[in-house]
Amino acid sequence: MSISPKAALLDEYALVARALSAPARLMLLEQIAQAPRGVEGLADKTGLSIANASQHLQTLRRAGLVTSRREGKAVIYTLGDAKSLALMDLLRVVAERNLAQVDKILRGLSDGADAPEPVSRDDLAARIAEGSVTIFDVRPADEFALGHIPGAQNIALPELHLIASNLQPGAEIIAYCRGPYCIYAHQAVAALRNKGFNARRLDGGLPEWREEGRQVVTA
Amino acid sequence: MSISPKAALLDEYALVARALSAPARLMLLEQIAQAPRGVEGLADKTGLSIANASQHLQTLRRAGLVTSRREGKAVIYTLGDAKSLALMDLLRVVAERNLAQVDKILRGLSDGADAPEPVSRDDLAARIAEGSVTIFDVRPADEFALGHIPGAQNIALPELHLIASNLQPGAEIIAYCRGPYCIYAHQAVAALRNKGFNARRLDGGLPEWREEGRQVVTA
DNA sequence: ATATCATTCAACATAATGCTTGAATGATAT
DNA sequence: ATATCATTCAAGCATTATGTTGAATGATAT
Repeated sequence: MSISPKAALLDEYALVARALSAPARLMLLEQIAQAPRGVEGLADKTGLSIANASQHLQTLRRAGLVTSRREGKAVIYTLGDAKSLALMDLLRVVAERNLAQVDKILRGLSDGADAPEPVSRDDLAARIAEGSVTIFDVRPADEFALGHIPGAQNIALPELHLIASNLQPGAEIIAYCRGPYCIYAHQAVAALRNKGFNARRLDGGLPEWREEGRQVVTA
Repeated sequence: MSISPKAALLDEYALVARALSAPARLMLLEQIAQAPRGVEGLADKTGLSIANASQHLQTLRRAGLVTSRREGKAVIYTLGDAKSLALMDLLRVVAERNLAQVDKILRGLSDGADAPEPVSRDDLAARIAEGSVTIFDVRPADEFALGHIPGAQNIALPELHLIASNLQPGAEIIAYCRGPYCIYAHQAVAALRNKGFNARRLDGGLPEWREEGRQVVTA
């Protein structure tokens, strides 16, 4: 080891950043943040081959962003710590603030509807306590089953119009999905607002909610 | 462009992470955070060739982490926004918490001395108001000249023992340098503590101090 | 206009990544 | 022990990143 301590430290920091520098690994992190899973489950969810997912997961593990443990035959990957989530979110914030391309894509998701500021998690918790809000969890059913916000209804985007017609026109709806990288909630809010409903997006998704120690319901 | 909006967003987030994934670019960011500079100055400071520095800087610019403006013949690079600093720091925090190698290097820097928790910037500001603290800025003189904390003395590590012998044994010393990636302050604190002084490190460096709107003195 | 200076571009060699395929490992069940 | 299952390893190929060199650009000064 002839390199200076400074260079050695920078190499380590760069290693963490590099782990976050492939879309496939960001997808894996997003999934692991929903709930710990084995390699096969993560490969299914992300559309990667099993060998490829395994290699990416090892890159994430070397960077300390995830940890793994064996459970019987399966190796279960879990988020390293809360700071991993914070890092993912900050990556999104910086990209949103500075990259025109991101802004363009996000505006495209809104499909002509205005996109109001997201609702804070504190606000949502207060509304839940009052019982004065309808919550839509727009993630796939299996992720909903592994944990969701109390009182949330699980509903897929294509079925949104079926449910929506049963709502009172003025009802306030708050939608959420996986977290910083998930676009379902954006799309759901746009669809509902285009139908005249008062829909807003929750800031962050289930992982951020859980991370703050708030109540999570498992099916 | 046939890729989904989700994939397009992940590509953008990955672009930001990728920009942070090379030690050379982390060095450049650290320097730019001290003070905006031109390409040649940054190349000198980091030991990169000019052409190479220019290319890395363009990578950082594409990721929105820095911005550039022309001033006469020179192109001056500046930190994109405060979140760039936050992202750099979070990268360090995640690496420190999860990578054994980082812990080992940092312990090595302490050279046998215990390394107390860093002093918060709020605490230092209070001490300055009281006038009850000695502050050492252990960065190179040119960076000190471009801005430093009020009352700080600029002192290079090799000269530390000369100054230190003039201090009262119980005096409290707070050292700082460039910021999250800088190791000079660690080394200065270790050297002073090994001589029996009550030295501690400031949390963060000059960029974080300035970013919070605190007073900065220019030579 | 010409010369000068700082920066960027283009082309190249070298090295590292990403993904695929098929074999090897490690734990469990028969 | 043998078979099975989930995961990891190893090899190979295409792609992309890094750093060097020398030429091209863009703004300024004479």
